[in-house]
Amino acid sequence: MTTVASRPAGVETRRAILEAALDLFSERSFDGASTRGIAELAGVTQPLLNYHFAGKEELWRAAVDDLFERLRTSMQHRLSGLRGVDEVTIAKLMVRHFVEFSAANPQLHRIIMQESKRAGARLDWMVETHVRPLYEYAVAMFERLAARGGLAPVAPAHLYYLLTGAGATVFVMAPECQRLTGVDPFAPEFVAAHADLVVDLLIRATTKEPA
Amino acid sequence: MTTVASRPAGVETRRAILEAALDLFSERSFDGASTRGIAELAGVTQPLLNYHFAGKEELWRAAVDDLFERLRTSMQHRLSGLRGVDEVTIAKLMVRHFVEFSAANPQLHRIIMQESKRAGARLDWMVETHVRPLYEYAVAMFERLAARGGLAPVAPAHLYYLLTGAGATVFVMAPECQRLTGVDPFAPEFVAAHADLVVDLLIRATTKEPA
DNA sequence: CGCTCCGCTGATCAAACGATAAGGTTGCGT
DNA sequence: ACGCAACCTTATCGTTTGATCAGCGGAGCG
Repeated sequence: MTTVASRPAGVETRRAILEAALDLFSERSFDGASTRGIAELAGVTQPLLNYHFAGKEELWRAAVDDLFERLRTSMQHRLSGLRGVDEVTIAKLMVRHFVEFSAANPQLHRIIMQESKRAGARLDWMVETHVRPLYEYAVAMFERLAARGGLAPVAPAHLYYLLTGAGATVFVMAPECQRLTGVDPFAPEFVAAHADLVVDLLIRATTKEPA
Repeated sequence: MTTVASRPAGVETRRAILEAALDLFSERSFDGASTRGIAELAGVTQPLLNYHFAGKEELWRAAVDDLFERLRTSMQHRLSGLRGVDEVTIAKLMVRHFVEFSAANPQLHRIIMQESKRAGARLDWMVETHVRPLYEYAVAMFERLAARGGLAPVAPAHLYYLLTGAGATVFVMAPECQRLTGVDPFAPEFVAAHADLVVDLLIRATTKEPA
């Protein structure tokens, strides 16, 4: 009666649908991605989406949940390996890991940027459910860094959007970068170099400027 | 015979349509913005869009043309007032002006980011017509800065997306910033402070790092 | 064996989409 | 004053959208 172990079938098609939804939602936006397109990409029929999820909006939420969950566990797993390391090094490595995650999962910031352009129910839900915890973690990190070498009189909002903007934009706009510069931003060396730059940026921005 | 001066009527409704198209395209993306919505926002009927423009795609192009033209003239006008100023100061002031423009016209980077997520005809057109000149101007600026104090071994693609990402993301995501931090990124003090940060970022990124 | 859910499909709906066709009004040129 | 464009509207086209419904097959339990 209590469905302890659900039938093994269906759970993997559900994942396929989520995967397809993530890809299409992220690169075509909520309105631009059709449920038929998602179904086709997932290799199922369109009404099946309404069987597994209550509707397009809830499918979107499930996909976003999944994506942020990946980020959360990835960050947490990285952090768990850094017990005892000093705070500045932790901050550097976490920012670096964040940039690498943004390169490996460009859908994250594609969806965030898409929804953040417009006030509405989806943005409200996303901010309160997923973005705010991330933001507060970042703010705490900024404060620890500032308390270190001299106080940086920079509001956290500046640093947060400076950091995420600088770190994620190349990967969000990867097709343009490819076409414009001929460089593939997903190449491992590019990701590493970019992460270095962003880490430097953060450290310098939270350090007393040279006169 | 040669339509020297077109009838004064119609030209201002055309502008109203372009204005509405810019707002809706930028915050809802190409697919998410309906021609009916644009028409309603412009205060006209929907078939009028097809009278003034050949179709939705061409309306989008006209709106994007208009937006980039604003950027171009704004940057050029700023530059024209800086004859004789040294290169580093020019670079600083131009970057600052770019950030201020991005705050005053968030539609620009909203549309750029939207289209840059996905390869396609619209992205190709936009890159070749509008983005590449901007990119090449930025690259030339990077090279002048690097030739100045020590060589910065950073590929231009890194700097370009670092700069645009850091400078424009807050304004692109203004609704989220407002909701998340309570700060209005369009407030003049915020824009000024953000521009300062981005300018510092650029100068430091193109200067030899301290060991 | 037979019953019953779970997973899934084909058919179809109303609404919204971009686009076109046809007609009306205005005002300048002659 | 007449005509002819320019400008704009109403009506409507075919397509695509998200969503619903009825039903099929197969696995598991009785």
